[in-house]
Amino acid sequence: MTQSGSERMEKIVALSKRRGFVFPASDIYGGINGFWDYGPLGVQLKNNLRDAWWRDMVECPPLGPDGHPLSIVGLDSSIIQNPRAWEASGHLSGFSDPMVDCRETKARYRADHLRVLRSRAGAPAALFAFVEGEPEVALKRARKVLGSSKVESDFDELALAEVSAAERALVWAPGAGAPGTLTEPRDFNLMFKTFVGAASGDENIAYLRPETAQGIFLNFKNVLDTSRVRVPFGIAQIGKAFRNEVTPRNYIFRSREFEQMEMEWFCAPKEAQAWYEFWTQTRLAWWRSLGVSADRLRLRRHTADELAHYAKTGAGTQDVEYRYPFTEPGFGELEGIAHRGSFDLEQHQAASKTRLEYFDPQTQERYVPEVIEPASGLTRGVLVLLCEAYDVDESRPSPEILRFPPRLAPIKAGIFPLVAKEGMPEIAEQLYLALRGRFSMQFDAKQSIGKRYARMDEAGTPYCFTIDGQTLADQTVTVRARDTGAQERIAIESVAGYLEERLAG
RNA sequence: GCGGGAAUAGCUCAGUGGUAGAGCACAACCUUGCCAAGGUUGGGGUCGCGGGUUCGAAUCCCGUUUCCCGCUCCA
Repeated sequence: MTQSGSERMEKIVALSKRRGFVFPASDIYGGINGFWDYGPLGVQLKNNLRDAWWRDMVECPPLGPDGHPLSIVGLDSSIIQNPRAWEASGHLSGFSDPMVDCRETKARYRADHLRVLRSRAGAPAALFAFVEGEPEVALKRARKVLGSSKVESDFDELALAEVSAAERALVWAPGAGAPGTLTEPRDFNLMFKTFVGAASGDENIAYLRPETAQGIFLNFKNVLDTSRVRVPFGIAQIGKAFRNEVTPRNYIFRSREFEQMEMEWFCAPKEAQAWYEFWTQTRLAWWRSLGVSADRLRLRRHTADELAHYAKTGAGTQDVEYRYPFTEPGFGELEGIAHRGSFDLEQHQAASKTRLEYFDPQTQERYVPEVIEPASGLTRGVLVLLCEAYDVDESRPSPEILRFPPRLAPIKAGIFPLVAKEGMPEIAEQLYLALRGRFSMQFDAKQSIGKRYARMDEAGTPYCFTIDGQTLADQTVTVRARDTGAQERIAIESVAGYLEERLAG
């Protein structure tokens, strides 16, 4: 059966809600745009992905080009930091630049760059906006509207901000054919503001972090001084970040509260380029190792004009992209590997007046390390796992299946009695009790076996162990594989080993 | 932020001014012998929210929120 991307996406969203992976946040109050809650299965899936990243990055980091394990340590920094950190990082700049749009011409202006000519005669007054330094544009328009005899002294000039709300609708935007096409000034900074302490004055303003990376840079010196790490090394962090996106869209792809898995790799400037390539390949390989199909993954190098402000001085950014159902046939970002150069440490060094240099005892060189940053969205990863796992097999009685890799599946196994009699439920429960501390499992004795298998298919549970009549005779159970529906018999005491073997790696 | 569409039970939807419905799902019991079988019973909806018109609004009008599509934006 062929399906369009958006049809497929709708099915995935519906299944996710039906089975408790993802709910709209504040659902009972009508939701809130750009926020999502992760249900019982969703949080398990998200935690499993998070744990896989942490294990493969921090606890068991990849081998470097020299065949030795890389040195990477973990961190969990605060969501709210001293606001000066965001000033230094460049995230705050543009904060005082509210923008207005013209609905007709689609032009966008900095509100503080727009001025207005306001007619002295006439009620209501006529107002004509112009970009600072170009009053003749407004005057020309004014003569067309009010008559060619008008001269500049017939008008007062004032800033757009001084125009009252009532008169705003009377403003002719530059090049517009009718008044009232300008939108209210809008703040274009994407950082969420809040207040620290009970008083909510300007001096108490703080920001929710728009990326976890800065917390790592702020702790660079602390980690260097206390952890016996030597350049090159990495600091990894997983946590929430917040961006007040203009348009949250595409399910959990772009949300206003999301979770990042970021690692800042500090290295010598002359080695940065090689590490950039290393991490690009390593990160792409990691997503493949989770079972994400190669033909739905690709690397894409950012063009010069789309580089983030912090990546301008580096040697570029590459994205690991995934072909989401809603981007088909195109791709969308999953992870960015940015060459940040020494931008962040230099900025914080200058602003905080704290030395953030590294002295290399081998080469006797002193330098500010350069940074390679593989930064991926954990919640985007969850989306990829859902999209990748979703499959429809019309030949099965329960056509929808989530084919998660066993390592990431929210529930690893179902343990069922074939029927609820002759002691089968008791044996099944014993097996469940014996294994439940080691694996995430579900025991279910209700309803028909087919229904229970079907539910497990939709939850993405890779295996089901079923106690049947033969178990009573020879202590064997059937294993039913989610992906094929095929069954085999194994001894009841080898169930744990069977699972362990298939969940490794 | 702009334009278009949508919102009724967990899901898919029916219901054009007069007592809120169906199928599936969910729960309990019975049944069961390997893939959403069947039977009985049950829980669940101030029809997104707020206002207006009306004797009476899920239904008509206005506003608003959320979601989808296309722009715009995207650190």
